[in-house]
Amino acid sequence: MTDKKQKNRRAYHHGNLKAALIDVAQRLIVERGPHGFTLVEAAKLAGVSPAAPYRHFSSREALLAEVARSGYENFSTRLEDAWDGGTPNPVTAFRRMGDVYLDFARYERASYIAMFEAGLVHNEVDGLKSSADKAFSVLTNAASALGGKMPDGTPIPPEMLGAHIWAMSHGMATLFASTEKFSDQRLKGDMKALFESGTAIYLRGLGIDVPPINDE
Amino acid sequence: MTDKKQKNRRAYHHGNLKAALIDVAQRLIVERGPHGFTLVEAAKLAGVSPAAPYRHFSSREALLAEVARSGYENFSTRLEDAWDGGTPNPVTAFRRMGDVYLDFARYERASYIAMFEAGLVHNEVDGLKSSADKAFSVLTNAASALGGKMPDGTPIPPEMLGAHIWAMSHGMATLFASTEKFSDQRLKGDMKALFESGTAIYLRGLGIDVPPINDE
DNA sequence: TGTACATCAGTGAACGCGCGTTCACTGATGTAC
DNA sequence: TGTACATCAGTGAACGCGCGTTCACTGATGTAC
Repeated sequence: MTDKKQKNRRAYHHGNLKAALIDVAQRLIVERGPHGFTLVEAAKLAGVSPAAPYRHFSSREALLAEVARSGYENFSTRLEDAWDGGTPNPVTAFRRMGDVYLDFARYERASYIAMFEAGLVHNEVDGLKSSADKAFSVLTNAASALGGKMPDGTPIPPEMLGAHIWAMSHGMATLFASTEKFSDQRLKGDMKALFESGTAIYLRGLGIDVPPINDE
Repeated sequence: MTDKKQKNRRAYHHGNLKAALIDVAQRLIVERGPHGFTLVEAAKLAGVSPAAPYRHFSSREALLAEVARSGYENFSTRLEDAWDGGTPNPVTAFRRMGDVYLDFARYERASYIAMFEAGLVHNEVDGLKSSADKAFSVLTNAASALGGKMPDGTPIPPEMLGAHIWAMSHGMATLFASTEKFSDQRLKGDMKALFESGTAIYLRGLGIDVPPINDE
């Protein structure tokens, strides 16, 4: 109620078109993919003429890039919050990050798609690469606190640990999230278990002791 | 020479249009992405009119699907060959498979993209799902021979091991293969090392002994 | 408080474009006698 | 071997479509006096 009122107060001319467009674009990106998404359709769904978006975005790609950029920012913040300084201990905090990662991939699909599957050239879009790097650095910081040793006994470089875990997470999110690509029953819908087991095994391989999960 | 002659012998009317189209499509898929690829352009590059492809493919999507399907078949065969019955021992054979995986993702990019990033609904395309399943089953068979134990001491289900490893491989191939998405220097161009270390750590976490690599 | 004007977020019509696909056709190849 | 015909892989012109983007415009909002 109060929220609506506040929205309407800003909605003099026609509304918060910019925010509305981003919102609608996210819906379209999920439904039609990053390439099926259309400025014209987004405008229509937002209830404005096809020319209106150009007041807020210089091009179709600029809107897509904004979804990605704000996605990375949001992503970084959530990961950072989940990590929470590594409390009460790095392994527990790291697991929290994993949960957040999977939730983000599942529930912020539009952002996730724009970030990782839209083929945006990060170098060419203002602020995109720095936002992406920021997200990765949250991971490497956590990895740094985790420690762990390579099979040969040397400490693992944090960015390598980060890359391994991120790759596994991303692979799961894209390969098995849609139930349709492969037939195996046992993997379906059980992303969390798949991820928990994968990371637990991996961390154990680093010599990090991973206690069994005590689910609430 | 002899190859060319044999090609020409089949090339009565205008050529092996079907094969030529697939070839050209693969080039376009790599260059423009699975959605940027165009039947009209493929026809032009193959030197035929835009209507000609319809003698061989019922639609644009059918051509894309054929690239994916034959990609899976090729992929399965290569993985199977690399596994080679698990000789001389499962760990060595498994590593060979990893190499083949990465090479496929790198050098058969068009197939890889069509298979995993084109958004083809595998259920809806004839033979696509079964080809995909076949590839995954090669992995799970290998996983089965590898064995290994979960952190809680129970044997790991082979399809879980397969999913972990596939996810990590796929994640690396899509996340870090293009040097551009993230800045970290140490990961660039070193996919093989990244993959070797990731899998070695993971397998060690399963209690499988992984000797250091003796590169030739 | 009232008026004149600047600003700014929209409109709606139009554009050029390239796409996927269809169609009636043509001409080369393969086959029956 | 020669002829008549069927087949089949192409042509090229055309279609309808929806897209991204531009343009001159309009009308509501914000501001100076």
